[in-house]
Amino acid sequence: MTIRTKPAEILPLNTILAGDCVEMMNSLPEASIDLIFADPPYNLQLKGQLHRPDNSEVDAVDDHWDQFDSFAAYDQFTRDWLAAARRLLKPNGAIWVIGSYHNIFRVGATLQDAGFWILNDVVWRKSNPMPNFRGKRFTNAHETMIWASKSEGAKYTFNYEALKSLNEGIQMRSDWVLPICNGGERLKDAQGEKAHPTQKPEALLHRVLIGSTNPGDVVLDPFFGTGTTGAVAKMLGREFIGIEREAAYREVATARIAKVRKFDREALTVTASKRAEPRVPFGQLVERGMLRPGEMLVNQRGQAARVRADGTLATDGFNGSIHQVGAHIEGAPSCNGWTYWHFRKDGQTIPIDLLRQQIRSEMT
Amino acid sequence: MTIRTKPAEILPLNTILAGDCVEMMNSLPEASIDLIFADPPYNLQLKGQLHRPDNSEVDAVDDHWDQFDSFAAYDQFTRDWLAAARRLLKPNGAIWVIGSYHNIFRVGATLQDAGFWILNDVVWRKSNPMPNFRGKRFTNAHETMIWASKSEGAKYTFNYEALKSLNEGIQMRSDWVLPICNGGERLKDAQGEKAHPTQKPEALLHRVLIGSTNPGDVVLDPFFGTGTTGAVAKMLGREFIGIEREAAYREVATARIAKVRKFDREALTVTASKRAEPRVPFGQLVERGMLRPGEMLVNQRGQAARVRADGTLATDGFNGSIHQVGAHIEGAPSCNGWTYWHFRKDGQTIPIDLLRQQIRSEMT
DNA sequence: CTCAACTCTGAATCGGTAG
DNA sequence: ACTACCGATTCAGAGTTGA
Repeated sequence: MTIRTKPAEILPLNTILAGDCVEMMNSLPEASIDLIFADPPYNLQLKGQLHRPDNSEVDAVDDHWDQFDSFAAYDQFTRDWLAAARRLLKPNGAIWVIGSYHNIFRVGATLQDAGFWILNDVVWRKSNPMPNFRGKRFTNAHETMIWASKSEGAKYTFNYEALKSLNEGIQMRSDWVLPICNGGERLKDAQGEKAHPTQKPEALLHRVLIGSTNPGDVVLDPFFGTGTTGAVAKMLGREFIGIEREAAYREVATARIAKVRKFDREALTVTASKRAEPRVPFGQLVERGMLRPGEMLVNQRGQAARVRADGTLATDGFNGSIHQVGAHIEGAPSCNGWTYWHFRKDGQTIPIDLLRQQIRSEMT
Repeated sequence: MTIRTKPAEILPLNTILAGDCVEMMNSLPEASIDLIFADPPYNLQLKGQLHRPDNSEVDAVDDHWDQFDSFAAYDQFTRDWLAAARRLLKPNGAIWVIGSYHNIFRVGATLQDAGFWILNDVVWRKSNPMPNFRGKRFTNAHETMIWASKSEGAKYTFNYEALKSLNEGIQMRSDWVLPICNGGERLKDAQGEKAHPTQKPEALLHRVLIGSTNPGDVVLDPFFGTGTTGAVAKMLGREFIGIEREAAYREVATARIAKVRKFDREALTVTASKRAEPRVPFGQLVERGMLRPGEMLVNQRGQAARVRADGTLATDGFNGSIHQVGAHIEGAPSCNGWTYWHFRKDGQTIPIDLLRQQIRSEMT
């Protein structure tokens, strides 16, 4: 069922190759791989140390493999491994690369320059990201994946219906909400420390492999780490090849994958999301023009508060959220601002919760 | 709305400049702009709409080799307008650029190469995207924005507390869920056709401007289109400058912005950061007799330190500022002495920060 | 046993001012 | 330029402790 232009028997299926990813890729036969999933170093350029507000120290990614001297050096590294990767892909093969804003723009441009054809960029929205402790930027709550075919016009694999089923019958979007890898899935070393600083969640790979490979396909991961790609590939009945320089990671990955059972139906079942009602911040009503800064809200007794541009309310002598101002007026410990506050329209007095419901209905 | 060929003495505030964005930007004085919001053309190599800065049209062809020519031409275009934009920015100015996977990777890499310093990439997650009709890819449900300062280490504007308020008390994340622009907000021409193919929602600009500008700041949009940036800037009490080459868009934008009412000043007041509060040295509490030399302060666990006349604290074996002594006791890298130390009054234990607030309230 | 309270941690380019 | 030092700053989820 697969087209073999080179002797496939020399493909080292379901093994982890030890060494530099470019050298190892160049040792494999060209046009032999169906899918490449790559999680290259992000080239984070961290300066000092970061502490949480409680003074505990953030365990940052400062590993030697993430150090590059310059953008130029990182670009050269990217060109090299992408060229080797592209040679390995079958004509209808595809690649996924994951990264953050530190590196993903350079990777994306290099992909395009190398002749890959971008099919989608997919955003992994983390449900539980690390906060921004200093309050100087937005919470870095997502990472970006680029999905590209080997070239324009290639007949890449896309299991549209399977993904639609995964998504409760609705077409899969380019933004995926998934938690980061922790809990029992997070691999630990003998000392109980995390075995790898950037282990990816299996759910991410599950979706990638279900969507863009078929059973029996060969999946290569040139930055194998602790082997999430291999573990999920094995579960899903795909063949994998991993490449990893660090012996410690290879050992962890080997033990991990040995424990994986193929076709474990229970493991494949996607837990139906306990979908709570999405949270809608009051500020969104202001941003979206449903309420205007300066407009007055009133409570049941006609007491008023003024809407401000940042989604807070102002009364004489007290500012705060819709809940805080309501509680303050009532002298109560808490208050549900959504039902407490009303706006006037056409002589009517309408609870602002109606506007929230409107937003929620648009979100489904 | 005349074309300026010499640097303007005075910024043409709240006007739309007609012409090529690079030429017009070069006609403005350097280091005069606080924020740039740019929605550049995506890489439209197939549509022949790409122009070089000298106004010549890029002859786009869609065969494989010319893709490379096209990418190169787009990169040149990007380098040119980003260079002009960077020249205009004040040292602590910042830029936002929005794009899709067609162009954003090239734009991001070019930004970095030009010396901009990426602060975040922000994903606009569309609540109502256009579905993928052919079922061959993921629904393209997001666009990417890059937020960057003029250079590394610059003191960019970030209204952390205001954004936190907009998000109901939780720090704002890098993924924003907002609907696309339609309904009454979507501008139509005389024939009832949409006036611009890619009109951005005002909610997006609201969040950008609240978060990264202050009232009175000058915001430049070099690809003004139908003027969403100008409309929201006017609402929020910011000054804008637009640049747009198409007369039809300028007309729509002009009429649109004329109708916008600025919110009143009180409504535009935004939750401020504590960092902006005036600094009160601890010694002032002693000088003013709120605390007396020799008096004991205690932490939560009841450990005590003695106030000295010079505004330092003394414990056995260690003297220093309220912060240093607190950090020393906790063995922590730092400590906020204002919240750490308490004084006793009438049997109660009260944080010394209360005394600071008292002084601050007298300062107004 | 349950449940509430507390602890720990995750790819992070995470100050500002005075002297 | 550089140094010293003030003092502001966190969300979600899993694990652990203790009543």
